Amino acid sequence: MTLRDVAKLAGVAPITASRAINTPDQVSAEVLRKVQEAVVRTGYVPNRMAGGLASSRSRLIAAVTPSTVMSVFMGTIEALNGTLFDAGYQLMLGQTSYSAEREEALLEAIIGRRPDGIFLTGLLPPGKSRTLLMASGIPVVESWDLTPTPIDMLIGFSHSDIGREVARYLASKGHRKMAVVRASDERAEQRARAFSEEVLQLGLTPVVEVNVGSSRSITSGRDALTQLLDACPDVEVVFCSSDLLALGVLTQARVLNIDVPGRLAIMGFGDTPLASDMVPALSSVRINGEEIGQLAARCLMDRAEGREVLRPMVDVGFSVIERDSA
Amino acid sequence: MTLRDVAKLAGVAPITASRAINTPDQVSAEVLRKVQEAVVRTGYVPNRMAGGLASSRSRLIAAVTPSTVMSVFMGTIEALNGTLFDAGYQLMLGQTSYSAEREEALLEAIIGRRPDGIFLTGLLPPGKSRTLLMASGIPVVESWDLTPTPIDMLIGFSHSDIGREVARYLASKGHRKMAVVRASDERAEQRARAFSEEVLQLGLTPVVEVNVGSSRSITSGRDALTQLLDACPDVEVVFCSSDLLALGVLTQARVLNIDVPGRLAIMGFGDTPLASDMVPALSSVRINGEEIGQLAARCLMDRAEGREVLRPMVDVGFSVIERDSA
DNA sequence: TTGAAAGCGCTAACAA
DNA sequence: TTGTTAGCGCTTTCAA
Repeated sequence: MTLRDVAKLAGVAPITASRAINTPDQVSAEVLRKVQEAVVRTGYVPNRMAGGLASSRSRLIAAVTPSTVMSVFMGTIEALNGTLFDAGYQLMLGQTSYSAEREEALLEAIIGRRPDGIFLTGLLPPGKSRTLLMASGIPVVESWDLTPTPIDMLIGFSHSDIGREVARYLASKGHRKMAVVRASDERAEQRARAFSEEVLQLGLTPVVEVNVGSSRSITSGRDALTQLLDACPDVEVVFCSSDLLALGVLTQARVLNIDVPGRLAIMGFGDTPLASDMVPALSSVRINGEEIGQLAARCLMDRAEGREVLRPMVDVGFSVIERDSA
Repeated sequence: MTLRDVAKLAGVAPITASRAINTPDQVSAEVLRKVQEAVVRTGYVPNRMAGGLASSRSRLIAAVTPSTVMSVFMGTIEALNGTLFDAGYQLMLGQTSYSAEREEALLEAIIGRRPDGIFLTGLLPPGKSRTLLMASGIPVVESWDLTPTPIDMLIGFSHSDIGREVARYLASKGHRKMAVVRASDERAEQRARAFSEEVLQLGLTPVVEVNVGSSRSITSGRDALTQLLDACPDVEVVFCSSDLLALGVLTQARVLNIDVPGRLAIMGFGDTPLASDMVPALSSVRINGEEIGQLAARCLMDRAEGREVLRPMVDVGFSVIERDSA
């Protein structure tokens, strides 16, 4: 079933059928009716590959994320996808699985599809992929971080600010011996560094840090607390790089009969649905991931449709959420 | 940058350049070298829309899921995506957000892209979408359930079998007053129904059921337990329709100082990473979601590439995982 | 408001 | 092994 078949059935030229389908107000009521009828009768579904090739507009947006299972980014991706779909776009999803090599192959595959825009979770460091992307001329949104030198557009927040603010918050609660439990990703490291620096600035005990590597499970959190207590038995508060890790620390604290927040306070990151439902409820840092997704969708569509992008760099900020655990 | 530019630079015909890129062993070493050099020098990335249009093979697979955040399906989608990507395919992701209306629009949009295959989480009930899909001739895999009348291929397991087996398992542990806490989705209902029937068969107290509606959070689980204890204070075990709900029930039990599994046993579903890390560790029903994704990828690619599909209907089964909570 | 012609960038089919 | 020709299904441009 092609446009020609529909046109023939409706007794018009293919281009007229195309207009009836895509820009119905450019066509007489009579023609519109006949074409619509023909579409229904034939079950015609336009071939968007052909349309995209002819118009150089694919109505496809690609999104790149490190992982999808239990990932903090999924709220963003879901919002992005929802906003795009309502406007007639579709989402292609790529996973890097935290591998730079894979990311490069992925970006080349994505560029090959000629999407109207690309959404990246995180920043793209200088390298072959970045060069390729910039050369392609495809609108890009980087996200979940800030930098003075984005590829194109940017919607994020400052991880250093978070580290500092959490340090001040915990200090204000009277904690003096602070620790960090974190995964080995760059943004977590950035938060941890700023956190440690601020703690020193405040004249408190230097921060003890446990790096759980690339596994970001509850178990890692449990193991990390054990390790931490070995190194520093009188630690008073742990700032975790994700709610999942915090949940692990919390779980292990319960197993060891350590009172939370009485003897040990715990702070998460991400404010996932898990956090508020824990007992004790987990204090965390809230990021409005949905907002990032929605804004990114708007930016990319504005670019794709030739409109000026009003705010190509947005800091969506964050908020420290005080609950029972810290 | 098009293939023509590359060909010109390499001093060959476009089709020869195409061969050098796509089927390098059909081309002399000399030509291969020249074309590769031209590709590097121009930064050429083939336009897959054009290639897809010409060859009627898009190398695109579409996947449809109800939701992505904290969803049990994401392991499947991740495995699907990984397997496909390694074979040169890409994934388009669509979300129905549990809306039939949206699902229909989504499927039409998907068909418009002429993907080489479509993966559905769940079964597609008879209706306009199903008709459209069957008419399109695109290979389809339905999943996470069984039916004698799939659209095309099917990779799943029996929810009724699960309900029955869990009932027998819990009965074997000496429980007599059983309850179900479930979300209002069809598969959860199927498990609950079979569970209740089997409990009656075994001559035990009829099952009390709490339906938490469409919200599938930890909070729903907590509320559900409160509700359940109101209705039936001496309940001995709760079979939940997801690990997340089970975690909620577990949390609330702790708040109410109810011993688990001593006074109340809890059984989850999905065996997500959460389950094994809880304290007490959550007994659950394990589904090999990754296997479903991998098998589906194989089936769809086999079909797309004209190979015979050896096993178009697969029951991947399940296993009851005994841990501390039940 | 409608249509004819040309072409988007690539590959299938055939020929040399 | 390489090239020529034709066309995938649609939209752009221009003309009526």
